[in-house]
Amino acid sequence: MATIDDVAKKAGVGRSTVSRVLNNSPKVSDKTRELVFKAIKELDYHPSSIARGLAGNSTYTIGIILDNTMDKAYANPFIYEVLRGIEKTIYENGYNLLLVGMNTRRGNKLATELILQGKMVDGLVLQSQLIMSPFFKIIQGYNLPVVSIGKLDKKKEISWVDIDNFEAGYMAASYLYSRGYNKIAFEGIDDSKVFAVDRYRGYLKFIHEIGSQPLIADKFYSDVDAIICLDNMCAFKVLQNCKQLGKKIPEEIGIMTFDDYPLAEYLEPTITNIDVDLFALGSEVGKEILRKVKERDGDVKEIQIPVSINVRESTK
Amino acid sequence: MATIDDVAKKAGVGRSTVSRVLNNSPKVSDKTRELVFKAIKELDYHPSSIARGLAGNSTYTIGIILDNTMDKAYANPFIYEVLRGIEKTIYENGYNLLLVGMNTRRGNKLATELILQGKMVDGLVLQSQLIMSPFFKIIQGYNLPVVSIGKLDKKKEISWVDIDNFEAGYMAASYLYSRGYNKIAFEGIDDSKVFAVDRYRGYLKFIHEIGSQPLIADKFYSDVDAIICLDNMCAFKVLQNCKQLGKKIPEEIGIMTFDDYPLAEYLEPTITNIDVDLFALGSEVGKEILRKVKERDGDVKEIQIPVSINVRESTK
DNA sequence: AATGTAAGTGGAAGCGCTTCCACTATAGGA
DNA sequence: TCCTATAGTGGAAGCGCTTCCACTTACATT
Repeated sequence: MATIDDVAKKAGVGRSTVSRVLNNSPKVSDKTRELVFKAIKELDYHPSSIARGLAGNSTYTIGIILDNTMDKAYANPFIYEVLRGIEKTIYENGYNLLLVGMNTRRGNKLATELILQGKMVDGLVLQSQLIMSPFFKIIQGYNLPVVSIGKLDKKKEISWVDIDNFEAGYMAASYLYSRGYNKIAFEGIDDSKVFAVDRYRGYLKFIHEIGSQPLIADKFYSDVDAIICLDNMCAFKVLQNCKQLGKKIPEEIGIMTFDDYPLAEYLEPTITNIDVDLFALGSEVGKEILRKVKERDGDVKEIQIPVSINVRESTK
Repeated sequence: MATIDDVAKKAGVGRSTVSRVLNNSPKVSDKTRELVFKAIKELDYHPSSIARGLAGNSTYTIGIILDNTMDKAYANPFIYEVLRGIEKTIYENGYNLLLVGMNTRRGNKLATELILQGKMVDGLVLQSQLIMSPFFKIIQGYNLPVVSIGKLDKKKEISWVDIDNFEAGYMAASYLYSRGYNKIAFEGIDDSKVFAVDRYRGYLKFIHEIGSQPLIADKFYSDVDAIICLDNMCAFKVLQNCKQLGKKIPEEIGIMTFDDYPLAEYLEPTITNIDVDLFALGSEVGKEILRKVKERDGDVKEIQIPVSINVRESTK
């Protein structure tokens, strides 16, 4: 295993010069730089992140804390799609990802230790709900760059990235209206979740803009001609109800949901939905944490990922 | 941030004694040990993994390479459920998880570098399909402990952990038979996937044991009274076909599938299935890689996770 | 009393880097 | 011509640990 000294010797330069080349310092002449690169290639040298971490102040590692204790992965696959997006950005920038789970007692302890150790990770990504949890207070003391997956309603001096759920709700309502539906209900309201509240608020805004009142569908869907479902499971139930009631989709009733989950594609009819790009969400999270790590600047960004519409069979 | 020297000073002992305490060396008297522990607690000292990695030979970090380039997380959430199991075991044993994705070109490079750097990870977990990939050859040179998620059909001198898919197939057939079905077909045969082949082989074994011949259902399901579906998407289609054909479930036709995916629970009727415990699979992967890392022994284990049955409405 | 042994301990080297500091050229200005 | 910046470079210290080696005890053996 070649070390930096081997490279230095082979290139006929000093150890610090090699280091400078590795770190893209401008204070190296082109001639020397080439010499060093040649030696690196010949020796197939790879710098040790461990040593770099000890010596300098960067481990090129981002920690990520997942709140996946409770849910089975397929009950809540969304966070993993976000993870994929994060990975991509992180890897492309030459960083590593250290996964810190909360699914054990030790999770908490470990997460804390990572920060206490200071040098283990350069930055931390975590889900918004964890920011409310008690252990997060410990983190705050160590002014480590942090980015939240998911909107923070209270100002917390932390950057966050989320789907633009307000826009999603608005877009769903406005699309249905544009297709000729005008008694549009919203199903599955849930005050406890920020994304749910935002989707509903987006819906509300549009409904008010056209001078209407929000609706909640009754048992027989008799007073509505379209239903926006909070999520896929909700859509699934609404769909089954419609079938039992003998309602024709999309003629008598239009249905929309959010997230282009496989269900939406396999059901009969397939469901029109507002597609939320979780992979893009993850990418932005990655970009933001790297920006904070590299620039070491403190300004807090609130990033919303635009949504798009996926027209299928459940709407006119 | 307290260091080992601070602890040594506070406890009034040498630095190496503190190190011995940290590493559970028996060569420390109880008195001294207590003194050191007290100092550690008072200083809220946490050893730096980075420094330990550089000095010793362990980083207490396991690398995991996910082959998640292509599939959206919800198209294939299974691997993430395995991941949850791995996390749990790894964290409980005081190790960290370094995630290495393949979802970029750099993925390959990085994964290789991790190994080349040698000290970055103590062991490596990867999906069976990656073992066949060209980049795996590079890994082999560095005799790092490796465990495969998923069965390896060819002997590769690598431990693997997988669901007992053969048993799963056998169990499905035998359960249907025990409920009075005797014209049992297998739907969704796929030669290209080890798990699919094993499920089918398990089915075959039972069918032969009762002196029958394997069946493949025709378009109208006229010659069968039960169908074992390779996976949930397959089951979903079979279910829809049955409805169109007006077949009564479970009276006229019994349906079974594998994996207790949410679909199985939400469909009408709900689907009886062989539950494969992917979380347990992950736990075993974690245990096995830690065993190899700690014991540094080379014996190859082949671990099969037992399956269980989940009776729902689609069978008599 | 002299020797041997084992348990316990501290000192120091070294893991592979980064970075500060001191140094040497080289070129430009007086 | 001499002096002074400045770009470029090498040496050495140090990051926080582990581990080897040398050393001191205390006690059992002759």
